[in-house]
Amino acid sequence: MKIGELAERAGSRPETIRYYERIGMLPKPARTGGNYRDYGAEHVARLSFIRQARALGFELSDVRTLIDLADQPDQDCAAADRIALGHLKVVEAKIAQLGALRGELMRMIDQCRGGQVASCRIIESLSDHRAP
Amino acid sequence: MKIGELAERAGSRPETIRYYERIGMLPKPARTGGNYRDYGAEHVARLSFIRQARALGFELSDVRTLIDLADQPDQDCAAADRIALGHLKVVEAKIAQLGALRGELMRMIDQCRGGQVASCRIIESLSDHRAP
DNA sequence: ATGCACCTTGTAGCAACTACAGGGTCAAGG
DNA sequence: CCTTGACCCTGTAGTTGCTACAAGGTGCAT
Repeated sequence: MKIGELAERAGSRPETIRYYERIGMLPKPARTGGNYRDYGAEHVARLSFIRQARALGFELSDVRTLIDLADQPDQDCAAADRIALGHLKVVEAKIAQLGALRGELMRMIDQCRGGQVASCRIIESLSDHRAP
Repeated sequence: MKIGELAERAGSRPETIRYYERIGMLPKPARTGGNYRDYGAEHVARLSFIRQARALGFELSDVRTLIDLADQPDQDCAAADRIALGHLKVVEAKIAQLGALRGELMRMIDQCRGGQVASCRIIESLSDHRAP
């Protein structure tokens, strides 16, 4: 199949696929007579794997490791576990940080009762934070 | 003061300050005889404002608007309110998305009982998601 | 034969910095 | 007086994960 079809099947786009090939995330496919990339089912599988991992927020370097693992079915899966756990920690830290942020934003917005910028608590919060 | 001191006082770094100057977020300061940047208190205030807004997750384009607002104290602060509210929405959406992600990751990790990659649920989840 | 959708390569752009390389300035110590 | 070291200068390239062209080639239908 051509790159457009692969893109559609794996939920991606031709540009992204060429990008993945360039950085070595996807193997170089065969070419047709007209120099078109020619993909098979294994490419769909691999690209779907990548997209799925990316959707879960894994970085490409992690995805690379996970792919290498998936390609060696006899190995211990502790490494995959480690990566997933590490990523979970990152996600949880982000959630905590965003929660705090949300609190600060809500406080800021709540205190803004309209009026002029000179008395705006939003602007003030931003200005005063380091001199309370 | 020199760039290093400004950086320290505002919780930033010289490289970032020069970057902000280049993109017009910070006014160009005076120069000393030796061509060093020479900053004053107003630069500390503005840079602190920027860093604080960035720490709250505002994009630089938002920060630019907020600065313009802060520089016009007679205006209505509705614009600041709009920006903050819009940002709050973004933050809340991110929190929701990360929460879902966290759930999926935990499920994945929980199902992994060690063993070999061939039977690893983490790898499987990534592979199978589009063909359940 | 001609239009159109798709493909090719290569390059540049996005955000928001960060990290050099290759030089200049300045105060202090020997 | 000279050197050492900490700081500063400019300019450019790298980071992450794509996305968006430009300029051209292919293949199929009309």
